[in-house]
This record gives sequence, C-alpha cells and structure tokens, in this order.
Amino acid sequence: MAGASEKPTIYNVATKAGVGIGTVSRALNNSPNISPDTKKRVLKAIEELHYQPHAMARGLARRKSHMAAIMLPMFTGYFYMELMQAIQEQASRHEYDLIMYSIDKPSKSKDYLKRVLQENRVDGIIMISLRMDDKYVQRFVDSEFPVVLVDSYNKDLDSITVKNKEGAYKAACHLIQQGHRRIGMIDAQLKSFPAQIRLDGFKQALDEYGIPFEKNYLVISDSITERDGFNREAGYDAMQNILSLKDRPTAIFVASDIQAAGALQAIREVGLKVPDDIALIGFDDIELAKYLGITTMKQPLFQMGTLAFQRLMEKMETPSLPLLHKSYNTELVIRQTCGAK
Amino acid sequence: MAGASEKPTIYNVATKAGVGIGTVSRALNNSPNISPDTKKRVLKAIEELHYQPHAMARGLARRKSHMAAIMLPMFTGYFYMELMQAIQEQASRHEYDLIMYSIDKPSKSKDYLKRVLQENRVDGIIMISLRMDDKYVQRFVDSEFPVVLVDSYNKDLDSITVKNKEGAYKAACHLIQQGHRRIGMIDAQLKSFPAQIRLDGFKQALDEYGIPFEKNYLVISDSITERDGFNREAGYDAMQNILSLKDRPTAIFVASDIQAAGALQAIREVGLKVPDDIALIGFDDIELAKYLGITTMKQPLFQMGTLAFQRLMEKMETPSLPLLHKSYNTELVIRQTCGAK
DNA sequence: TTGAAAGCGCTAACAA
DNA sequence: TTGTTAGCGCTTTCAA
Repeated sequence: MAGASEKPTIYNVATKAGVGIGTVSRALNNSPNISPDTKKRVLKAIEELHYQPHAMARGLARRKSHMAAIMLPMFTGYFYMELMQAIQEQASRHEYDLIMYSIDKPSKSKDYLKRVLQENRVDGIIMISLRMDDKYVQRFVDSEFPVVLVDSYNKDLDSITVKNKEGAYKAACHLIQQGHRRIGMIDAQLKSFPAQIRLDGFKQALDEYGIPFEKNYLVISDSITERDGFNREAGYDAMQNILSLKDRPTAIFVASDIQAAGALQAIREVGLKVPDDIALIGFDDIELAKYLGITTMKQPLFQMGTLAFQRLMEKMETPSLPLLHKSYNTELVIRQTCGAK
Repeated sequence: MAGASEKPTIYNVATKAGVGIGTVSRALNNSPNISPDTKKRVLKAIEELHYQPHAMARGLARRKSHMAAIMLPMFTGYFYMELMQAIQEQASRHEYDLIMYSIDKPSKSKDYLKRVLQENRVDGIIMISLRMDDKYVQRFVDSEFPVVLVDSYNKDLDSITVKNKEGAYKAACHLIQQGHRRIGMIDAQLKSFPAQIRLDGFKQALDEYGIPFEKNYLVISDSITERDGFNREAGYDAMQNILSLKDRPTAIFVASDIQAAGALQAIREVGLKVPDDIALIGFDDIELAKYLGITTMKQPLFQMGTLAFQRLMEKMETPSLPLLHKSYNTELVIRQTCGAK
C-alpha cells in the first residue's frame, strides 16, 4: 500500500506555497495582479507537486472547453488527410484539442451538431465538405457560436474554399487546348456544393469555345446513395457508363482525383489507353494523383486547413468578427493523363 | 433584446417538472430509484426545454470525461484511416468522443501523454504504431489507467497486433515458391516493432529454404530520420539503392505497402518491369495496394480497430481486467507484382 | 497584492 | 421514492 499519490489539486498547491487558491489561480493564468515574488513561490510548488490543472474543472469555471470539433465525411481519402494535418498542426500550436466526428450519413451530422451545441463540448466547429441545415445555421449565427466551413459554402457562415468554377473552367480549357472537342465530365452528386459549381465552370469553358454541351457526356454517378459521389467506385461506374456510349468523348474532366482513379481503372480494364484513347483531368491534387500520374487542378489543401483553424481561433476569441469568405486559386498540375503539353 | 434563450440547466428542468434536481439527475441517468410517473414528468420537461446536460459539469462530478484519446503517427496513409474508421464507429456507438493526437516527433508523444494523464482529459487511450516510454507505462499500470496498443507491443499493456513474423515468413515463402532465389527486403527502421519482427520472419523463411541471407539485399531506409521509415519516399530511396547493386535480387519483400508503392515507382523510372524484372510483395493491404495491384499480406485493419475500442471500453468500465494480447492472422492477397500464381 | 467565498452545472450521499 | 446538500476543481468577484 505505498501511498497511492493522488493527483494534486489547486488546494494542495496553495497549502504548499502558503497562499490562497485564488493566488494559485492567478499564477496559473498569468494575471497581472500578483507580485513576482509570490508568483515564483507558487510556480515552484506547482513544479514540485507536478500539478496540472484539471481540464474539466477549468472548462466548467471558464465556460470554455479548449476543444474544437471537426466534422467531415467518413474520411477515406487523401483529401481529408491533408486538410487534417494542417488543422492538427495549428490546434497543437494553440494547445487546442480536436474532437473528430466523421459523418457516414447526413443524419449523423445533426446528432453531432446537437450534441456539440447543447452540451458545450467544444468552443468551435470546423465542418469540411458538409452542408449545414439552415435550422442549425440560424442557431449558430444567433448564438455567435464559431463555425468555419471548408470546401463548403453558406452565406451566413465563415467559409474557405477554392475557386471551383474557375478551376473547372481552366481544366476544361486545358482539354480543349489539347485539341479535344468531344469532352465529357464525370461529376459527383449535384447536392454537393463543389460538384455543382465545377459543372458550371465546365459548361462555361465549352460555351466560350463554342463547343456544344452534350447531355450524354455528363455522367453523375449515384451508385452509392449514402455518399456524395466523390469516391473511387463512383468514378469507376461513371466511366463504364461513358465507355458504353457509341460516340464516346475523347477527353473527360473528372470532378475529383479519387473519381479519376476509378475512371482510370475502368478505362484500362477494357484495354484502352490514357491519354491516347481517352484523356483525363482531375481535381484536388491529392497524393494519389501523384502516384497515378493524373493531371489535375490543385487545391492548396494545407493552406486551407491552416487558415481554417486560425480563423476558428479568431472567432473563438472574438465571436463578433465579421464574416470571412476566403477563396483560393487553383493551379493546373500537368502529369500524364492529358497527352503532351 | 429579445430574450436570448439561455441554455437551460438542471435547475430549470427541476422547477418546470416540480421536482428536485436530484430527481432530474436520476431520470437522466436512469437510476432505479425513481417512480415511472415522476420520471415521465421529468423527461417531458427535459424534452420541452431542449435540455441537454452540460458535458464538463457532468464529467467533473462523475470523474469521467466520456472521451478517449487516440494517438497515432502523423497520419498519412490508408493504414491509419482504415483503423480510424473502425474506431470511430465504435466510439460513436458508445457515445464516446475521440480526441485525435497525431504525433510528428517522438517528443510530442510525451507531451500529449502528460497532458492526458494529468489533466484528466480522457478516460482512456488508444495508441497506434507508437512505442510508449517505460516511465509512462509504469504510471499507467500503477494507476490502472486504460491503454490499448495497436500495431505495437508492450508486455504490460493491452495490445492488438497481427502475427508479423508469420506474415513476413509467408510473404517470403510465396516469393520463394515463385522460383526466386535472390530475394531482398526493404524494411523500415528497426526501432519500430513490426519492422523488427517482420525481418525475423523473413530471415526464417530464407533459412528454412536454405537460402543464404545476403546483407546487401536488406535495405533499411533512414532518409527521413524524423519518421519510422514506413513511407513512400523511404521505399523509393531504398529501391534505388537496390537497383544500383551489381547482382541485384529478383524479388523483394517490402515491409509495407506504402513503401512498396515508392519502390514500384523507382523500378519503373529506370524502365524495369514488375514482376518480370523484379517481383514485389508488400504488407498491410491498404487500399492503395489495390489500386496499384500490389501483392501483399493483409492485416484485418477494420477488425483490429473495432476490437481496440471495444477493449478500451471494457477497461474503462473495469480497469482491473487482466491483460489482453490479441494477435490476428495475416492473409496473402495475390495481385500483379509477383508474377503468375 | 491578496484571501475568502460564491459560483460553474452536475452527481451522489444522506436524510426524510 | 424524493429533496437537500455537499462536493468535483477550478475562476472570479468582492473585500480587505
């Protein structure tokens, strides 16, 4: 029965330093209202006791949890990992803990939102690629609860995106400039914000070059209804669809690299060659695109993640800050799926 | 100044239902000491007020945070994503929140451990692919604080792994059975637990078949010292190293799929063919292996993640449970990097 | 500059 | 079965 060293509390520290607990608290939170001398004494006691303040007690008293939630679709892709790394790094720098909620079906998103909002678990939320119900948007806005959207948009919430329309436009232009005229697009579900906008950009490019938009050439895979279509299987299915067309396109703009990976596989399975038989351009520039040599439009994911957390911090400190809608530029990354430069 | 609806507390509920707060608490935590009638009344009040208990207050009173930490190397790979998904799913099922700590350098791991241990932030920890300092092991054991290791081992802590030695052995045997005699291995840093054990299994296979172990044929990339060598770049570098050998091996066992992906690239860059010029077998069976057609040894990652959280739950409920060391079987998955079956 | 005391919102022990 | 009360470990007035 060796004295099971119980975790020290602020009272132990106070006793040891011969001061009141208020003073210990002041030393801890470097308040100006403490003399350097006592502060040093308190700090010494803290050191000796290996004291660390209890996170929940602190949270309760301060009404701040020092935690942020990050909600994202059941993450299965480099896209989210790269964003996450940046966010993690910032959180760590600010001594914030991150609670991960990965959403498999939309209903989950509400559960978590409710949980987070009413149980005071976190001081702020970063939502990635997810749409928020208007009902919740209103509640967050009304209560000035910090929310930052990434890869998603709502006019009443801070958001960080890329110029999706311009990116899609540039991608399509690249294809056209390679000489293609029969150009198709594989998109994700249009309920998804970027899927929608990228289609707009694609159409605009065709339009400007006087190329008619072929309805058959736009394929939106909805094979997996639970998800938004930004996945490999969806790209695979969509490409099979396109391959069965009698007058199939010579080039495809795919709304994401992960879908492009699936599309690539579908093409190769029927013995066709990329880019000779069909050219492909993706979107995102996830790491996989590098492995597979997919030409794509790069999103600055690391920068976006970094800004997301920094912005959240600002809002957590000053909730009344005006809205921010940041939109990054995309960049064409040429690899091997579009033919010679 | 429209009545800013303040968040209701247990007192509001009690008043509304005409009971004491103790009774509300009993209704909340379905205690047996409450009559069905009052319980119904309380639940109704809760419903009407949209009351949700404050997480930190609850945590403080119960001395349980209802949160678990999950520590893993700066995650950049499907390996961790697949594990994470399983863990997430279980956590959600048990209404547990997960705090993610991703470790970029070993020192971070200590910081987080300290934080977690002393600040009572979480009720338990899952550590993936990370080694724990003996000093901390001791503290966790002494205090019966729940810790589950995944893809890592310590005799005093619960652990979930695969049979690494057997898996590596089977991988090497497969290569030998394909007719290869000059067989090399690309490994990660030996300080990593699985890297070490897989080397043992590899050697054992050579031994049994009477094939001498060529020192030159074992390459351990340490180009990136901050990390453990389980990454694409390390595999790439290691393979370049092997390619420069005068009597290079005809087959390579690579300690992980992600390294194999790098190795594959290195081989192709010099115009060689897989498996004709060099055969390759990986380990893990991450999703990328499927894309790239890498033959590999499968780890049941989803099962491992599921068990990890379930086990953590058990320990959080009953800390005194005896140790568990679970070791799963690996399974050969034949794809295109090893030649005909 | 400091200590004492009153919460923060809950659970759990104790009486009734 | 219930209400009351004493914490949980902190921060933050309010006096001194």
